[in-house]
Amino acid sequence: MMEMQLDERKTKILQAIIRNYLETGEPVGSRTISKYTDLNLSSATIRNEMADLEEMGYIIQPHTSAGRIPSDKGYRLYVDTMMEQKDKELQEMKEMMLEKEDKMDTLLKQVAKLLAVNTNYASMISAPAVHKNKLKFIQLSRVDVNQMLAVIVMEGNVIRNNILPVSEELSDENILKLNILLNTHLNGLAIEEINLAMIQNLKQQAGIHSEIISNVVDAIAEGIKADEDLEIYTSGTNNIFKYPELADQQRASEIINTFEEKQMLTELVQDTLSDENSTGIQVYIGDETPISSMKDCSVVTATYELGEGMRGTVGIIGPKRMDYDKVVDALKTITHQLDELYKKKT
Amino acid sequence: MMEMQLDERKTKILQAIIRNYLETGEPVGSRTISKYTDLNLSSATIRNEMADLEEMGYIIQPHTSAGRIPSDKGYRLYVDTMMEQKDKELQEMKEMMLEKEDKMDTLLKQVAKLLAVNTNYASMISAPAVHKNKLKFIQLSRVDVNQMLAVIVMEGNVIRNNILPVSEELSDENILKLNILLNTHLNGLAIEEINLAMIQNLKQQAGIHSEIISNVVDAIAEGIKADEDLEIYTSGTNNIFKYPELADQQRASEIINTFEEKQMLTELVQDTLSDENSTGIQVYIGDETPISSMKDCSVVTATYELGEGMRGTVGIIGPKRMDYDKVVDALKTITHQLDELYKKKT
DNA sequence: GTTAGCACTCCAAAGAGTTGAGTGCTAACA
DNA sequence: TGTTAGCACTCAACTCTTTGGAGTGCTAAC
Repeated sequence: MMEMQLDERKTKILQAIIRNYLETGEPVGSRTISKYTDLNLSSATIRNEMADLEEMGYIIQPHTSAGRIPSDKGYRLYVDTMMEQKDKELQEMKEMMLEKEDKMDTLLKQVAKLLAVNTNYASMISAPAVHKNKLKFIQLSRVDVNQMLAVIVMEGNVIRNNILPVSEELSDENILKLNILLNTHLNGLAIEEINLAMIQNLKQQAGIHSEIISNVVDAIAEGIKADEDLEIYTSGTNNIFKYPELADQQRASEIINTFEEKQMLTELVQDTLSDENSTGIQVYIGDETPISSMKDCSVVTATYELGEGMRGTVGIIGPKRMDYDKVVDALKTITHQLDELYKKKT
Repeated sequence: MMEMQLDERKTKILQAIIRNYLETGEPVGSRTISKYTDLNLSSATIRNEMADLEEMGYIIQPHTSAGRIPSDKGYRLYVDTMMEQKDKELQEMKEMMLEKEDKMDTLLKQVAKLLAVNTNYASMISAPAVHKNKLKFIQLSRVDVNQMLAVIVMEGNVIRNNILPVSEELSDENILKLNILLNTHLNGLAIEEINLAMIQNLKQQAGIHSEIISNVVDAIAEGIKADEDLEIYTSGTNNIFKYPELADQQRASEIINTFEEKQMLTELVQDTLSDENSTGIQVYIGDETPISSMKDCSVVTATYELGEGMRGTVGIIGPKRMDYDKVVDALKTITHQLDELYKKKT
């Protein structure tokens, strides 16, 4: 059998098939392509080419007498080689984002929603992981006879509050001392830099109040952990109903569950963050995604950065026939904006 | 026409119909009831009674030759009069709840999930409204050259953080003074009690630093508002797919959207809180619910209390044929537990 | 008051026929 | 040699009809 090449004409036809399928969601027939493109080829010729493309694995025939739909491999080629930048109406995102810059969680919710509304797909965004983030400020105060409040502020103004029970009596003066002790020793340190020796040292200096120190350190550790766990915001879940190939009960239920549980989305976040891609944009098509419930979807993720060490993931989930151009564009805009936002803030 | 009475036999039959429909989800025929109950009546007799029940409006025939399903009025009767307490496996809730009592939001998420898992319906819970809640403690601290952190603690240890920009230089001493000023004047006050005169007074005393006072007051107000807005947690959304009568695309999409947006759920919360019912449990059947997207569902809500003035709403959303006994039971257990939790905490 | 029997209704599932979009193949053409 | 027209074939989707069964209302008998 002769070795087949993906020449320019084949490429054009494949491109046309994918474009058309993205629009309609229906399998694409040869006649359609014959008219749709400016190649001036008859449907018969197209059929021959399509047969080749199918043999090469770029397109699939759902059943004998249906048109063709792109295979994962076809999408992949499209994504890798054919995407072009377009100027979109995504400018509006900029404006909206600048409005809401106060609270981190509100901001992230906003972003998720923005993406969902603009793209008509489902979206998710993870809060920036504070792993490598540095402690900026710690404050203990008494709020009640037997309760202390520990406020922990990190670089980027990520704030954690913890109520600690106290057994001993603590004078105002002692609280002040503890505050000074904690701040002088811990400020400026990354979470990972706080080791056991350091904690022991602190406890020793705190003397009788060493129990408090333990509690504070625990609070720091726990505050971080809670963050890692589940801080993922989603939006536009119900957009999946707009795409019949995802809207059947079985699939929809699984996807929605994944979105609600959020737990599984962390895998996606991990995967994205671990990959040191040049653009920071990842495209998972079908089975490529680390989340099994999304094997009929495509997932596009991007990494955003909020100052050093504060990286999060933002992603869009839709049908395989998603408008990759638009999605990538949207993600680029968003990550860029988040970046800007941080710069402006400091 | 003779006036009809809902005698004991009719009641039993109606009950049997509802019970059966709850189990199967299919319209119930006379023959089924004839065997299902211990009344020893033939299907013909049941038919006669069913005709009566239909005339009275308790049951409905979806079409001529189908069995009967309960009408909203029928459900209503069932809910109002026939519910019995059962000892369920809901004890496990107690244990789980006691595990997680640290952070409010984690707790609420837990509760929502617990309810969803136990009942197989969708659940929601609103964070306790802090309306009438009292300020317990305010703390200003400098975290950066031009940024202050305001921590606001309320009764029940609800905590709000706000980063405030500052233009002026502030010495540590002055910060201390401001803290004392704020705490002496505002602590113990309910949010509503803070009026303009008071604010003016504070500003005057703060002298040159009155701008900070404004910011803090704004922060208090805003912290509350953010709370009112959207602090609703949901779980088990995808349980609705378990009930065919809700699982079609149109309906499911609407319901899921409502759950995701959460905005509309606040209406439900409002409605529940406003009603001063003896038990605190409300049942909305079909159209009775204030949320239009749930007109094919039943919604059961309960009010829980976390100390004085801290009231929230917890609810379960499912098909009309929901197991009301179980749901009411679950809600009672939960609200009771939340109550206990608060007592233990203080 | 209760029940058996019967004619009637209507949905749902299964089957039969039709349509139309699409294909592969072959033969003719430039 | 690449392109095209033509034709027979396939198959999902739709419509129409049939059939079976579950359920009803009514009547007459117990």
